[in-house]
Amino acid sequence: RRGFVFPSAEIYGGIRSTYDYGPLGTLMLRNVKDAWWRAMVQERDDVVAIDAAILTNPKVWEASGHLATFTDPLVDCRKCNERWRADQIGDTCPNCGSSDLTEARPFNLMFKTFVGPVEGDASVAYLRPETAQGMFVNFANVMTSMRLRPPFGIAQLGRSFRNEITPGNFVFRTREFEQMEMEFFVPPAEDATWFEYWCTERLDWYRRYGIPEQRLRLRHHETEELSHYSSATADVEFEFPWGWGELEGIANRTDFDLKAHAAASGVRLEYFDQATGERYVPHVIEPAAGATRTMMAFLLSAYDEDEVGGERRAVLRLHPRLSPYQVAILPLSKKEELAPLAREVAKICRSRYMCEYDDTQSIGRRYRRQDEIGTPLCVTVDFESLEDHAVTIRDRDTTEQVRLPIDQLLSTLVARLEA
RNA sequence: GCGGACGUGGCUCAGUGGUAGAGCAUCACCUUGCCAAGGUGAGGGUCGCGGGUUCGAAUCCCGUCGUCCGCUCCA
Repeated sequence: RRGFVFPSAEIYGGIRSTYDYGPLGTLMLRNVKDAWWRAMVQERDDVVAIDAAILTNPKVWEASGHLATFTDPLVDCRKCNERWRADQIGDTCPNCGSSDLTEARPFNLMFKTFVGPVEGDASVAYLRPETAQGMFVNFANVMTSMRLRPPFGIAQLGRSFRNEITPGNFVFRTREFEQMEMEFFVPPAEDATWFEYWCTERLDWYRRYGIPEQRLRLRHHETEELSHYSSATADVEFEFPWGWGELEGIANRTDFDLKAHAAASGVRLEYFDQATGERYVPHVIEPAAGATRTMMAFLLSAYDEDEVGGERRAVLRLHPRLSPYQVAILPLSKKEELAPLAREVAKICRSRYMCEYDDTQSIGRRYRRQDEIGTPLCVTVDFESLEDHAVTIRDRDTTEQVRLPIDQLLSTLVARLEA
């Protein structure tokens, strides 16, 4: 209703599992990604960023194992839960001998496309199912060009595509989604320490931006649950309306990926210290988060209803860095006399923040509108402002107001929004 | 993928065979002038889409797409 998310191509009946982000959702999603970027790249001296191609050489997916397990007809044994390639086994499970197998299904989890004008095997390419491989294949380029030595990280933010069997729960599981991933390369002996470090660090990030403690948890995977590449994994989970769901997976990927790519490409992917002669393949700690589902978790956490002046109001108590707008400029009256000064005030605010200017209907109604989309501060310009050059700042959460000179406005906004 | 339910303006819904309705929301003007829902008026729906039955379909039938729930699945 407010322009956060729309079903994609809604006028044509939409398409399953695909959503378009509207004006407010676009701003908020961008803010979620910026908050991640700030914590993972900007504020650190041991992480650099890349932006790898979505289409890449299919050999990447061969080496990573995605091609084999993502595209073959597979059957599951209902008894022991082992998964087999249908063309490699008969009617019974090689593990437990049970014949209670699922139907063979092609797990085409990667989207296939064709590069170049001719459709054919030589030009097949895939949309990346994760951003992680971009960091692994660029490991040597990044390390040498940036003069890095472990421990260091490579971060990337971008779209990935998976032909999920069961998408659903709104933007929680979609076939096209946005990932926020970082591969942290460490000396092999330090992997356990860094794994713990990143679990703590990431959990803290969600708390800081507004996920309440009781709806947040870190769940360590059982040994049987671990992916083939991982020696330890913990999920940051949020309590969604339908239950606990993963926001981020923190995995110790060991040296699996670098070794796989080294073997497949013939290129040495390792760290070599000339001074000491030390040489090793770094192990990787990977905090991999979903941007879109994280935005949803922040929205769900922020939604609140309370009473103001005996009336119920809906309010999004979003962290100021996450809300679509930080400031709304509201001239108290629509009368022409106020507009020039109000526009001037808006221009000041816009120099630093996303702002909305609204002069329609009553001031109370406009406050409620801003509350509902999470705008933390409203600045009102009234007739007195013309005389004393002062404006009123109104707070979303407390509804309290303070009046201050316009020349102190920007510094006050900074103090209140970036505390 | 299987089973079930549902699909009427932005939202919530009424309308069950005879020329599309309400409240809220939106927009304009007026009013008010610091915490929404005063006044007047306006815009907006071929009732998800396609086909069938019928003199006539939002209403009945079939198909399809989409959504939700359950199961299954979940690198």
